[in-house]
Amino acid sequence: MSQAFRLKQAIEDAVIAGEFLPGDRLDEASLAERFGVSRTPIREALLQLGSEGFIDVRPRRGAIVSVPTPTRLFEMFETMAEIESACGRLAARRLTPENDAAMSAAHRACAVAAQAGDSEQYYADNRIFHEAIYRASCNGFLADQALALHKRLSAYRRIQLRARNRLLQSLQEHAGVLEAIRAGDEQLAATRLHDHVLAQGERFSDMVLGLAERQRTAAAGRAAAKSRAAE
Amino acid sequence: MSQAFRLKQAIEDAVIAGEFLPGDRLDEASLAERFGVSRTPIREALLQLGSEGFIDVRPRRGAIVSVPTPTRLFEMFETMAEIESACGRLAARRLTPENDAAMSAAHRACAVAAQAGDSEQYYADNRIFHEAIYRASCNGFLADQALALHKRLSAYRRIQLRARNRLLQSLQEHAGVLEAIRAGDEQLAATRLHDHVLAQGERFSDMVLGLAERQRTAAAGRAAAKSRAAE
DNA sequence: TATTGTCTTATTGCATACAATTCATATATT
DNA sequence: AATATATGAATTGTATGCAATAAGACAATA
Repeated sequence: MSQAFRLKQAIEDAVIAGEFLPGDRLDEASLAERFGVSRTPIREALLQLGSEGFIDVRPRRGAIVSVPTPTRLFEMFETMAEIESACGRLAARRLTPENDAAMSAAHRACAVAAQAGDSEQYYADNRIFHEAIYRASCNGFLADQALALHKRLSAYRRIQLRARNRLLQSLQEHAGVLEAIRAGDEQLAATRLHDHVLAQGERFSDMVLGLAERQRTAAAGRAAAKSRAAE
Repeated sequence: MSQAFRLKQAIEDAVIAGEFLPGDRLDEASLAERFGVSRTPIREALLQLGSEGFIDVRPRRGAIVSVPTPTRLFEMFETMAEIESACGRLAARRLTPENDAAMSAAHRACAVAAQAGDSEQYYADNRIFHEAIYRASCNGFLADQALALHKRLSAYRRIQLRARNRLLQSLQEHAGVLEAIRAGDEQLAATRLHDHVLAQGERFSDMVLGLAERQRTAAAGRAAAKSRAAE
């Protein structure tokens, strides 16, 4: 299991890093060769990632990086918004100096990245900031759940942070969240985090829906039977 | 994977049904013999259940049904409370006649079981009632997450539903929740569900802490080195 | 030209075998 | 007597092989 655990992390990291994009096939033989092991530990790693929702393992049909429908994706962002706002509410209620320091430091790092317009760096620091909020809830289990979902959504978050002024807007929202938490205003912290996350989801949903529309239009030329078989 | 999926369900069901209690060992060979398969699909099922949090698969040390610490357990109930209240809020906002009917029917079934003092039946109907609320959120992903956590906590919920007057109290709380959702009062629905779930968690926590205290006292006689090695 | 059916090929699912590690028991030592 | 060590048994981790299924290619027919 030691090997399988390493592999699970490695594959998960590759997905989060964007090396495998949603829809990409993850066939056991290639991965086995790439990591220099047999198919067995690869299979075990893939099955675990499947249980965590990162990938889709369809019986006898192999594993692919999950491709949620636009609806599902919106549901995931909405759920993320609810969980994050719960974290924010608890953080406002229970804030400790250590957690305050961690969040503030992450926020400053985000500011530097945003001012530099470095979206890759902001992407990384953004995750640290959000994780600091999760931890500040003083509920380790909730924090784990939040982080797991955050990771699952990372592929979609990354894309929409590319727009430069989105970085600065995101940063301002972070500042508002931080202010509310430090003021101990549970309700405000919850609302601001909820909106911050859901705004991302909505923006992304629009984008995906646009993309889906274009794909649909393009696919309209192809056979109806083919498209029916795909689903 | 077909076989492994069956086995995963079967083992999960056995855990939820209480056949395997928290702490019980799940060794691959016995399970393989029991289900008439080789160890491979058993391992695959166990690893998946591990990812879902039902069991603990410690490298090279086998799998056991998870035994959360009292702190962790409280965190899990608190998280459940937050997720359920989110479901309740959304349900109040989006209630459809179909979902209303499903919740009401489940509530009536709970009432019958509670009046009869049948805690096993109540346990089953209670799950249907809560699942109906999850579905009523009109967010399939959130509902899936809620149900997964609900299942994980089932072993602990079952125990504390044994007390007869707890059944009637639980039923009354259900009535209040249902009333708030049907009235479209998001805030009230969220609060009532939060309290309903957290009350369970607190009651259970007290029980577990009492239990842990007794165990700790009993264990005090044993060697300190042994207890150090266990962790 | 489009569609359907068959065949080939590639990939997954499971079983078995072996290697590596942990756990338990027994023995030796202080 | 208690602790430490060593040995053996049991269990897990990985590799390999074979069987079963699905994807793709190709040909035949409408």
